Amino acid sequence: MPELPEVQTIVNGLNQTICHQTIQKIDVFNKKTLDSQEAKSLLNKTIHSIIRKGKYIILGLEDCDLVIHLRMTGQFFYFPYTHNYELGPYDRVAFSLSEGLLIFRDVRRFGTMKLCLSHKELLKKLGIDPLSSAFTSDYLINLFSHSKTGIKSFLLAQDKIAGLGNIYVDEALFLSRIHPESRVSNIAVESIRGLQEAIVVVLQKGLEAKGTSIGNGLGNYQHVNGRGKNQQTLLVYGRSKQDCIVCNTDLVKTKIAGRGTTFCSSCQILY
DNA sequence: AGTGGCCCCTGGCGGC
DNA sequence: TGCCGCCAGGGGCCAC
Repeated sequence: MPELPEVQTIVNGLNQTICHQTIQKIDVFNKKTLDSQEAKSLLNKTIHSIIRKGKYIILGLEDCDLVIHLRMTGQFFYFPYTHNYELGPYDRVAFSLSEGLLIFRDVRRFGTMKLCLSHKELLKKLGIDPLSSAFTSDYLINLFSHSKTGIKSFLLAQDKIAGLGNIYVDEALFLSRIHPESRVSNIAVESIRGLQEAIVVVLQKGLEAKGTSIGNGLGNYQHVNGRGKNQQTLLVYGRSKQDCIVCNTDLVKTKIAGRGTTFCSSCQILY
C-alpha cells in the first residue's frame, strides 16, 4: 500500500537506476495499465527526471510526462542487462531501456500510467505536500476551519493533503491523540498543531525506514531494491487487539470513512 | 458540501 | 481438508 514514504523511496531508487536512459522498447501485457498507442509514442524518448507528486510518480521525458499511480500493489523492479530476467505472471509492462529492463508488476491491476504533455494539468487537484515547508500548523488550522467533515476522511482526501494513506493517517492520529471519528471543525487548535507535527514525524520516520512492507504476500509494497522496515515500529496500524504502547488498553479496529481504522479508545480524544 | 456505496482486482485467510 | 465468501484498499464516479 504505497503512500508518500513508499512512493518517495521508489522514486529515489528509480533516480539511481533509470535516469538518463532511453526507452527502446515497451511490452504491455495489460491494456488497462498503459494504452498501447501511448506506449508507442514513448519509444526513443529519454527519461530526464523522476519526481513524486502526492502518491504519483512522474517520469519526465523530452516533451511529455508519464504519470504513474501504483494504487495498491504496483511495484517497480530494475534489472541491468547483465542480469537474466524471466517475466512473471503479474508483470504488466516491461520497459527495455538503454542499459536495463524496468518491470512494472501489479498483482491487482489497479495501477495506471498516463501520458500527457505536462503532469501539472492532470494533477492540478492535488493538495499540499505534507513534507513541503508550506505545510505548517497555521496552514492546517486554516484548512480545518473551512471543513465540517471527519478527520479520517479529511486526511485521506488527496485534494487537501497529497500523500497520506490509511497507515500514516492512523499513526499520526494516534501520535497526536485525536480520535479518528472527530470532526475537524471541533478539534482544539493545540491538537491541530500536534497533528501537523505528528504527520511530518510519521512520514519522515517511514521515509527513513524506506517504507512500510506489510506481510510477505504477493504485491505487498517493496521498493526497487527490497523491503522497507517501517512495519516493525508501527504504533497502531495492524495492531488491533494488541496493547496500546502508552496505556496498555487493547487497541480497537473499526471502519471509518470506509477504511479499516485502528486506534486507542483511551488515549485518543473525541472532538 | 458531505457522505456513503460501488467498482476496479486478486491473493489470503477465517469460518464452517 | 476444502470451499465459500469476505477483506484489504486508492481513487474515480455516482446518487442522495
